[in-house]
Amino acid sequence: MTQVGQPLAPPAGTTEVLVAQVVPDLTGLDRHFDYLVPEPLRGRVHIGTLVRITLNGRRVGGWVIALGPPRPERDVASLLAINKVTGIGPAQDVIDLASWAVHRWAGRMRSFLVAGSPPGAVQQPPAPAHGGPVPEPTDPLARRLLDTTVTAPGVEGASGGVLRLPPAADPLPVLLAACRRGPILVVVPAVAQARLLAVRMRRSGRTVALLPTEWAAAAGGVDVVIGARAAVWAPCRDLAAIVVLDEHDEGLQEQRQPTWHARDVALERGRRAGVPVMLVSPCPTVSAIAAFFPSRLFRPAVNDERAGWPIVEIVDRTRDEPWQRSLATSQLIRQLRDVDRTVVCVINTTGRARLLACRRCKAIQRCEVCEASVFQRDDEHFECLRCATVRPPVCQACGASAFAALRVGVTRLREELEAAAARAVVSVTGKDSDTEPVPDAGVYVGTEAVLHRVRRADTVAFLDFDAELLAPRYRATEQAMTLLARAARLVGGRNGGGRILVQTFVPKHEVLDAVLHADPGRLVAKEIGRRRVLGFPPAAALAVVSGAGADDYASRLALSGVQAARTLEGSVLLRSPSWDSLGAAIAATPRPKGSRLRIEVDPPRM
DNA sequence: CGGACAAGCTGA
DNA sequence: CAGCTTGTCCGG
Repeated sequence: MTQVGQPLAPPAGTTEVLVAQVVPDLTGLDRHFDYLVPEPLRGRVHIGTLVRITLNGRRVGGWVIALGPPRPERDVASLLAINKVTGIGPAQDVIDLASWAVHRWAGRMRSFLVAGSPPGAVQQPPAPAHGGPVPEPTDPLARRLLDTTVTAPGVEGASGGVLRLPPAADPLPVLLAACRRGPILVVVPAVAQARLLAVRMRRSGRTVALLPTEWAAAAGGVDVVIGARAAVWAPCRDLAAIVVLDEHDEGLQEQRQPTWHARDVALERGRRAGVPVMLVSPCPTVSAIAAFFPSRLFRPAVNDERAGWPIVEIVDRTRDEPWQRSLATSQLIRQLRDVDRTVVCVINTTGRARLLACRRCKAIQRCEVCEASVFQRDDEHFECLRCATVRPPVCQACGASAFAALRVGVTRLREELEAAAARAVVSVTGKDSDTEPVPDAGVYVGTEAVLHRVRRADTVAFLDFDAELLAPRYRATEQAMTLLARAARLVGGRNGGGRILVQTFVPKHEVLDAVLHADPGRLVAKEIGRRRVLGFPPAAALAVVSGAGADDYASRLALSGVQAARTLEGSVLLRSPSWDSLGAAIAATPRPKGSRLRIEVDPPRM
């Protein structure tokens, strides 16, 4: 993508030729093209307008990203005209933001423009609709927030900050306090959450546009524009503040390429618009804290924060007879047998088992082809996850057919827990379609998906939390904290009897220390230091280049000061001091002709 | 993206 | 060498 809107001067009189730069709505085509704006369409073609054009003989949609007289070298006679105007699209500020994101995530303009466009054609935004004045907040934290940041005069107040709101606390007072500044944009990790908050904000007298469906109302002007991550690209007339709720949640990051993060887009949008950005989370990420360094962290009084976290019980597995002990510990069984409690058990291993030994000869079961350890599926067959070979469950060393599961999965655990609990246990894994409701039960067992699919619980138990705590990912501790926050939402605060049970071999781990004290800040200081030492974000910028020619491309990037290191998977890890320098280097290094090169900036899982 | 056209593979 | 598949290029 070449530079947007380059030397096009401001539009002149109607007699002048008017040329529009149009980005076609085609995935895989990362360019823009010039088209004439025909006389009859002049009043309706603006920056951001969605139009139909003819490209290479095909009629396609596209966005106008710049308008003006033709550049001197442009042969106007060869230009085609815009065929028709489809409707209004993103405003100039969102288009500029999209250009920034192209750099930041090495993405294509189209994907960001799609995110900023209405789901259907919109001809004209409706008239602005606003509710009456917002009452003074009564909630003590919201009051303080308003005093310290939201309505404080001058640049200081306009800069926003990080708000640590415990899991059981209601974010509504914070949103209403922010509304006192003017129209706000609210981004949450999931649509369902947005829908719920939209209803509650309406009940509180605010006018609300729920994205993506109510894009037009947002463009027209309302008190609150709210939606899931893509809403960060939504129009918001007279934007006065941006609030990102559950800033730690992975739902804020786009899974597909480019993997943009709504938190980072919100920060940039707020900076450009000169409005405060408030990042709200029970456990703000290191990235959030670093964005407001040295300190714009707001938190409730210590007792209020404590009350917003459940009781956490650590089950120290090092004290048990080591290793062969079942995951059904006595503390867990006590919870399971308490019929008054709904218990959710979390284990991140699907199938029956991940590691098996023959009961007779003790041989670890391995793949007959590649020798990797085998996985036992729900149908009891052994499957190699490396080379996909499947064989019946018979020991390859002695022919026996009874096995000890050294690392159990959800399916097998369900049977085991049912026996221990003496009541029905329902298993829930990600595979079960989201539409299919989870049957009512007193005990659930599942992968972390179970935390999203069960509505309420009294106890959440993490049976093998070390798999999260010690995962080989640089964000592992944050992600572990995220799971605890999610569990805390399900069980509620300590005063309501909410309880989290954590089974671990590292009971003194800083994540557990932080959650025991209901003080996530204990984790952040250490984590920032560690990221700095190891060169991980936010102390550095990372990207992964994969596909044919990745090595070549990376070595050319190295010329512009980007460090490159080959990974085990045959891709290349790029490291640069900042996202800006990384983006600049990638932009300055054109990818070879028709290369299938994949560049993942800040990949979500690594 | 998807059409156009070119270069490779097959088969009677 | 027609008839088909597969690959590369290109768009204002």
